[in-house]
Amino acid sequence: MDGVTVPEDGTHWAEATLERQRSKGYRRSEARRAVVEALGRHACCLSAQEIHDELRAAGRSVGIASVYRVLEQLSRDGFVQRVDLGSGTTRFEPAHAGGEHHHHLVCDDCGKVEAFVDDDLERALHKVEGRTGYAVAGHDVVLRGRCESCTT
Amino acid sequence: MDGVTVPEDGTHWAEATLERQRSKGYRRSEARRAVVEALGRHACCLSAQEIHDELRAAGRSVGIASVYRVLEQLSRDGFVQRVDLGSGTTRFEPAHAGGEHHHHLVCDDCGKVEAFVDDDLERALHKVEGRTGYAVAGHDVVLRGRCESCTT
DNA sequence: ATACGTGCAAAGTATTTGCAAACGG
DNA sequence: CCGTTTGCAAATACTTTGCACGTAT
Repeated sequence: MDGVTVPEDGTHWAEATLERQRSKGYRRSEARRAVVEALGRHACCLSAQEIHDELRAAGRSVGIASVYRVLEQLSRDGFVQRVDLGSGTTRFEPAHAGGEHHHHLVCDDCGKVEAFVDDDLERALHKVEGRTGYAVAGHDVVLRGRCESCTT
Repeated sequence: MDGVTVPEDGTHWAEATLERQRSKGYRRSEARRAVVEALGRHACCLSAQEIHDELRAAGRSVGIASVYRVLEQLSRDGFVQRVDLGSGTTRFEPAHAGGEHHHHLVCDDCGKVEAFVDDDLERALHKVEGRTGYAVAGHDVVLRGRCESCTT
């Protein structure tokens, strides 16, 4: 499957996001910076708990409530994308405004999550969106199955 | 958008499902029958709570725990499809084995859910699934936006 | 100073599980 | 009768909220 999301992009996204949040009137805060940077550091979607754990491990502990609060703001303002893989836990990932738009592939067995990109799929989605009558704001695609290691 | 799922189909699906469950060694039980019939009666996905409420209103009350248990069995055996629309509540709908495979369109504003069918989209998905290396068991597509009434 | 942001603990949801009683075969 | 299924209540998991305190502006 295609590789997705370079760490460099992540750093850039994090800086840009913090900057834009600031100009939206939010204050400069340590918790927000920590959460945004954690998101930027990862290739794929993270849960609130994972972010919380990662920060704690790095000695930049942030209360889980604040993690949720920051994620809520980021998602409301379109900086992060909520991703629901059907596990009962919501995950979050940077919304790379530019283009770079991916979907997810989940192993039902080991829970591994991968990202993939496919232009034909995007085209097909776009076409459907046109004939719905809705003002479609976004879409999510999840492929579920068994990964190579788990098939063996 | 295309119409989807006829009630008639639902009745048929309910009967067939109960029958197949029986031959799988499950007993004939009032709770299972009630849940399966409720699912069959609806065009689109229902939450456990909605099923529970509907049954209670119809005087065929079934404990919420049993509703979840039945749904779990049905989903494990492939008779129903779990649908996650990102609201934090899992929904369930009959899996029409034959073909009739649809996806969902959700209004972010009023919460309305519609189903749609699109062959090009299915084709594109199929192609992607082929090149993943996974044994893909299924896929979910959710389009989010604002419906016609909410746009006005 | 003042309003915004934070952590903690308590409150909410959605879903699962333990268990004794009810029931189907 | 015996093992399955049920309903209830308690337990869990995830997320949100109320509140007193800290901090950026």
